[in-house]
Amino acid sequence: MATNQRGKEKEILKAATIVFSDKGFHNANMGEIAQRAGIGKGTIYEYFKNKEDLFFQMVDFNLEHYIASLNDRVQSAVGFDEKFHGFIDFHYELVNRNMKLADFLFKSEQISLKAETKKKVADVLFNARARAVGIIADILRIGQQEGKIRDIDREFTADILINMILGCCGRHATRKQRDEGFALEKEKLMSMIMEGIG
Amino acid sequence: MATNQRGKEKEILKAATIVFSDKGFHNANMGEIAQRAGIGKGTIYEYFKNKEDLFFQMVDFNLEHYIASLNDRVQSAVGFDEKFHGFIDFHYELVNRNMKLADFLFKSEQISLKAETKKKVADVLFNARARAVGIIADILRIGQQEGKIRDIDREFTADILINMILGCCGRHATRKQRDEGFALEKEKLMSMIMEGIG
Amino acid sequence: MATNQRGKEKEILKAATIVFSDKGFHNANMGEIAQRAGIGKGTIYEYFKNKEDLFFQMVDFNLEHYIASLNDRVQSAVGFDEKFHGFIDFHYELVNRNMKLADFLFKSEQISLKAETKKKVADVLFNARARAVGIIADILRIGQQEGKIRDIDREFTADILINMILGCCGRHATRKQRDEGFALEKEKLMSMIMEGIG
Amino acid sequence: MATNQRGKEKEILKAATIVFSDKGFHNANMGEIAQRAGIGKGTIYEYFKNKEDLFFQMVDFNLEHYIASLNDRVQSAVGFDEKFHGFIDFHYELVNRNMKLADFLFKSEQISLKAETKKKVADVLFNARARAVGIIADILRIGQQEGKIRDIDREFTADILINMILGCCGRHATRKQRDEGFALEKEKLMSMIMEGIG
DNA sequence: CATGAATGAGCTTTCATTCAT
DNA sequence: AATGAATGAAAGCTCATTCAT
Repeated sequence: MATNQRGKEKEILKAATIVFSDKGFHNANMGEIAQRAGIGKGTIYEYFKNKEDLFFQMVDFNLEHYIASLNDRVQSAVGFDEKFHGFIDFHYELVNRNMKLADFLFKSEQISLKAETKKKVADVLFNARARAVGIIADILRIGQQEGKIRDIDREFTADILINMILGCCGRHATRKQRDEGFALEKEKLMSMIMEGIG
Repeated sequence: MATNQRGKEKEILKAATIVFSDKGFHNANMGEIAQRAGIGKGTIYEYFKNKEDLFFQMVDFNLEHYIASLNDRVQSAVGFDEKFHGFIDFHYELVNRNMKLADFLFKSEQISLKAETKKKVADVLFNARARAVGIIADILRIGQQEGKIRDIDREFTADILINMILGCCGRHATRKQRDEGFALEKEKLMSMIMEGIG
Repeated sequence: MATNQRGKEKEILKAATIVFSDKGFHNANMGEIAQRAGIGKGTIYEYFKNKEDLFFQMVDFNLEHYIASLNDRVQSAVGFDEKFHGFIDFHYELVNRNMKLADFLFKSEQISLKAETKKKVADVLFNARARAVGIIADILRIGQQEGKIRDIDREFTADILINMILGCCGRHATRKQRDEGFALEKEKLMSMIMEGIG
Repeated sequence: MATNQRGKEKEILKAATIVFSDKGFHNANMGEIAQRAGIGKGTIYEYFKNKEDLFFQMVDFNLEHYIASLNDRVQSAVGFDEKFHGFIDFHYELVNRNMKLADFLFKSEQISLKAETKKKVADVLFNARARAVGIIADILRIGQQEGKIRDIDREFTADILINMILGCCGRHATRKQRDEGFALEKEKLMSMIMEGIG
């Protein structure tokens, strides 16, 4: 019944997630990741080819988790209103839970890595984003069926919404760090999304 | 004849802008910056305390320029429509002219630096953002006077709009890199902003 | 059924011979040797104390084989001429068959090892060499009995001859690598040995 | 009148010569070389690209010196006898002065390095050897003119002689290490070279 | 006996920073 | 004021060796 043969991969990925998002790629060091994972430095190299590979796998691991969780949340909601609010709440919660990680993940494309790794990271991000866009586009489709959303380009709108949400959550996080108020923000955001400014 | 006293400072800042935005903070190296500025490595340290200080000054220098240019553009336009379009066009052009720099600047808060420098960079970014928000809020006020904008929280809306624009420009840049079409994007964006999705 | 008890020892020695002569001591790695021997990495340590010990045993194993084969070849030949030619041919063939190994073996004294191992390797080489010298000295004695060799110090001459042969074979190998001609080399070598240059 | 601007190259090469010939390429470490040269570790990298480059330059440096010295010695001698003895004496002295280095240099082709470096080292050795062969061939020509050497292939003979000398000197060195007698060796060697064994 | 996952000492190399000139 | 040769801390990575299974 032996299950965790070579089972340290997840431990390492979790440790890497913490250290990378805390220190950034270049300031993170393999020793600290190993220490935090409770293993020897060399063990990391049994599971990952090198630091860049570990970084890429770590981004992939977390994005995979993000999309899966987001999907669960939206699937379990019923109707446009619930689904849309669920979608937005999910992101606020995500940022509240781990501001640094969320911000770091979505900006990991910026980090200067070898061309090959850079492409892999970019692809994985692009993919995750595309899936998130798909999820909102689907919500919008339901909204249209329910007559709550006007006839818009769903894909494009979904894309814009992702930007708004992530940007808004980022701001939210920054304000939280600065202890500024941000009450009622979500309501205003919803109103702006639904009715525009005109 | 005392004109270009400290003239080297600007040369260094320009060189730093190019190298940092191209390679990222940790992969940029002082030697290359010096070379590009046409001076000796040691000379940088006559003008800047260290690498982090140079980075901070460089971010400041560019954001200062960004705000000044944005302001010029909006001031020279007349009426809500012209000012608002000018505002959006300005950002699209910014990204088209130097995608890397724009992206880099607005995400420079991510870079892992010593706490002290990090705070200074964050402050400078926060400040620039606040000024940009002020500029849009002002545009919105004019829009309300002209009866083109409904009664909304101008500050909050301005904030959201910044996110949308920057996010949209970021996407625009990524698509450009990937050679995907993005025609008519601006029109759709405007329509969404003005009318919402409801 | 107890036949290939310690049968793995030989497999390991053969694998070690290939890997060490191909990569050199410091670039060879235990993992590859184990793999090539078709066993687990840890198993090597059941048979050999450590990498240096394996190296020493491997040198010993191959020199033992070298001397035994050389002896067979010379014993099976009759008379000075046949024996002497046999001796020389044997070395040319040795180098042709496995240039790298031959070269590597005779220069293994160079490799930087711990003092203790170094001494053991040096002794084993010294010994093999002494036995080879003994074999030629014996051939020379027969040559003198047949009146074909003048009255020389057999031991000393044997020693010089070994140098000539090995050096010549080394050159032969290098030329072969460089695809240069080396025809008639053996004839000239024999003539020089027999008649000198005066 | 500043002369030794960036003048540490030679110091480093000398330190590298000692350390590499003492420990071998793979056991030598950059720190010790720096220490022995009386400089900081990083300074080596101001003068040499990397460890392999340093090794190559060090081999080149010493072979260049070897050929130049050998040439001087032979040029300053008059007539076949003096030149030939000078040639042989030179090598005995070389080995007596620095046995390890001599042995190491001529076997440096063995060391496992990256293909590119390996080729460069091999070329430099090949070249030095060719020049040494040229020097002896020239001595032999003089011997023929003086009627002291019979009509032989000078190039080939020179090649064999190099092997004999180097091999003999190597043996000489080993015996010295082992404190065995080696008196009169040179005389016997000369006799064998001139008259052969027939 | 046999294994291979785990380890950490030890290596090369980079580069911000200093300082004598 | 300007320089760039010199420095050494710090980091990624390899691999012989161990030991629990």
